[in-house]
Amino acid sequence: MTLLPLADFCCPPLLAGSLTATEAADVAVLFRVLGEPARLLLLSAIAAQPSQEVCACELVESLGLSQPTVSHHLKVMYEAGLLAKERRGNWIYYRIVRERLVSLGKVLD
Amino acid sequence: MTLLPLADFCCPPLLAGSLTATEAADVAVLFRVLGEPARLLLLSAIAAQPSQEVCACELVESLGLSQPTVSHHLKVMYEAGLLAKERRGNWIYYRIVRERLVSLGKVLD
DNA sequence: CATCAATATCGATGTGCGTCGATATAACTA
DNA sequence: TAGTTATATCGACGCACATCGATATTGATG
Repeated sequence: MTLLPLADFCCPPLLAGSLTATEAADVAVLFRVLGEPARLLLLSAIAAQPSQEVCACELVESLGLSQPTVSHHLKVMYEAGLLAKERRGNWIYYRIVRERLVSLGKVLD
Repeated sequence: MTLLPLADFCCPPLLAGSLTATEAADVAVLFRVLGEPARLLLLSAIAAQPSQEVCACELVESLGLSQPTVSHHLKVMYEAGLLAKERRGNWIYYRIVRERLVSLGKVLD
């Protein structure tokens, strides 16, 4: 469970034409995480909340996916550094790590 | 071989929290295309050229991949609207469709 | 037309992973 | 401790796809 450290994630823009094989592998991991409709919908559902965080149980209900599948996707995004989670009682609340998304977006500029 | 029309590709930012299932599917296709180290390196190699375009044969030599594999990746990116190609004699030159990359990047802002 | 070089397609193989039901773990409550 | 709910993990299945060698196609040139 090695997280990509946020501070270290900083690759040159793709259009700069100086990507190394290692950087390409790191960036590709993140793009592949986003290359799944279910995960994009989960991110959007979290962002749609005024509190900017959502209990996992609500996410299970909103999408048409089973609880294990939602849990799996949340874990993938958490380990990719795209989500943060916090336990409060029985519930676990997820929120988006915006800086992570934004820094990935800069690769495309 | 249905290209996503460039003019129609315009999804709300992920953080706006209003993504539909259809939009999620469309965006996910593009992210998945970018979720491959070989393809990112191909894009970077093209961007690295002063002329901003590269003959496919050069790309075969630069990466450690077979000619069919490189041809496959170029086709995937072409059909995703990320690359444009032009035949000149025996050679086919590929260039990056920058607007496509940039508009995808805006989804992450 | 025949030949050569560049590119694309085909068929096969192996792997990654999305999905689920079943089950385990964790936390609260009585 | 027992019971209930929320979440995570496990094992299995099926499909998508990256990769390659072999082959077809395309265009230029004698």
